[in-house]
Amino acid sequence: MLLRMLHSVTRSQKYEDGIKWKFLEHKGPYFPPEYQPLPDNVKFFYDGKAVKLSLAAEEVALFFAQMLDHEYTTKEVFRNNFLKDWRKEMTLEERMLITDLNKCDFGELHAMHKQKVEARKNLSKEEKQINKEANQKILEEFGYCMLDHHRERIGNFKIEPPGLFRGRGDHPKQGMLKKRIQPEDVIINCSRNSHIPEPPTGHKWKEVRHDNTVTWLASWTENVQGSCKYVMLNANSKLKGEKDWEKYEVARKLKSCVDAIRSQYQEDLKSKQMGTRQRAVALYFIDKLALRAGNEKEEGETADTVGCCSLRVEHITLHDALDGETCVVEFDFLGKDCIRYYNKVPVSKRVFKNLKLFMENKQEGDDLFDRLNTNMLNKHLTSLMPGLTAKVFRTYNASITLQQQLKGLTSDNVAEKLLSYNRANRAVAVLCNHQRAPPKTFEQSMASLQAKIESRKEQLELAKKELKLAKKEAKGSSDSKLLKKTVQRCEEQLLKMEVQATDREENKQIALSTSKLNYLDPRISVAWCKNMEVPLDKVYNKTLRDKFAWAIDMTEPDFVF
DNA sequence: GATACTACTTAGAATTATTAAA
DNA sequence: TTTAATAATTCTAAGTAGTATC
Repeated sequence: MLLRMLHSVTRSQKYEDGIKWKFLEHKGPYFPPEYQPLPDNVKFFYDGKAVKLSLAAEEVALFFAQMLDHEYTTKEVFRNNFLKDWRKEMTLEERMLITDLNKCDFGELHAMHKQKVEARKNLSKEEKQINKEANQKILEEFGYCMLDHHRERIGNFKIEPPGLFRGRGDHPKQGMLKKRIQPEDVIINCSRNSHIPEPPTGHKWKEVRHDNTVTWLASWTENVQGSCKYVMLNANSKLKGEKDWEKYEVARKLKSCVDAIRSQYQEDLKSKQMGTRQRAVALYFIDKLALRAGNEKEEGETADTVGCCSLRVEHITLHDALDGETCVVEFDFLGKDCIRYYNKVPVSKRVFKNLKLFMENKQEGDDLFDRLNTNMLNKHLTSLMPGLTAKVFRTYNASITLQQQLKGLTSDNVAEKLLSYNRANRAVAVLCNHQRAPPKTFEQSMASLQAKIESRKEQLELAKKELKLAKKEAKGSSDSKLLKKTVQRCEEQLLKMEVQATDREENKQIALSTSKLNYLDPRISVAWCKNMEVPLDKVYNKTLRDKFAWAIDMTEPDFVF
């Protein structure tokens, strides 16, 4: 694998163009269990009266009941969408009766669900072991496929169970019913000469095809957004690994021509063509601020989020002067997953002047870059460097930032080294705007760590005093030697905890995992660990070590991104 | 060149497993 | 041994970007 990779620096395909495999065999996806009807003693009430629902309506009612503790169920849009879709599952009679969600009492259903969760938690060790083994068996049977003589782990071999759609942010479709997928909805993709997967008894597949220009094993169309879902390989598979490696090689190639590209867009800021100037400013944002490309989206189908090319005039505010700086652009918009991007950035006079011009005679709702879209931008980028698209800048800037931040760090303590690594990782996460909701128990866990630090400090003081005393009495006695060790151990533990506290505080709202998993060339981290004599598993968990096996194999300590 | 469709990567939340503390 | 905290893993939504179709 390594040799083949080295031989084809940017094209890892071992087959002719577009062919992804020669042989693919699998068991098909695993379907979730059938709906289990409610026991007779658990009742749904409408307008104070018990109502026995039909099976289909009951199942959907339970989806809602299970979510009652969630904020979603308080939202107007969610409730309306739910009621509308729920009524579609009802019998005529039920539909006549149930018209107002506020008159629905899901209390007993909700209680039953909570009880079930609790019961599962309280299962005995043996029972849990039995469940575990059963899951293992399912994984063994459905979780793997044969792809070109290799047994590969499948990423998502389980069909998504039915439920209520949970969009992010203000999603217009939140609360809609996500329907149960039947084998009749599923397309199977595999080799003609493989053992074709059997559909569950009494069912047929929608289609069995043999398309080796794609990597998916099965697909179905999801009913809420009408988009396609795929069963694909796990990240640790050869196919995914090669693609990942290729991604980082393209980003490294950008490193060698980024200076030229930057000069070019600086030059383009002066262009007579409005379109060219817009492209230049957009590229400047993408490069400097690591913004996403920003494809257009269908209005009203999803939450209102934007990326670079889809920014609207209301998303930026121009300040001739702000906080002692001139030409400041204030960004405030919702990006992917409705994560807010807020930033105040001083820019060059030329960029600023262009932005003012782009905003002229426009009103709220108008595109900032009205002469530009992601397609045009990427066409331009690909002409500057093969394989270059907007998202490569994120990969490049993330990885180069990590490498720079890690340079010249010195410490002999592993905990301190790890803090430095996490800080470098954090710089990248900030750049890419990878945020998370602060953990629910954050304040509490911070306080308990602080308390531990205090008690350890006291312990250390005490140990120090005792040592002093012991030294006075008899130099070099076994007693004082022992105490010396205690003091040392205390100091180490204290340092470790203090470092941990700093790390955690700084990490409150920042998610490190996304950049680690998707943006940072793993060879930088592997080489750093080797150079700094930090065990790799301090930085990468099992999943990451698996995913980045290719990098762990090939990286020498002198690797430079 | 608009736009619909397809295939794939990237994303944070939710769930589950593991470890540490009580 | 039990419980609570933390870490790992799973889940699936939401992006990017290429191609097909008009």
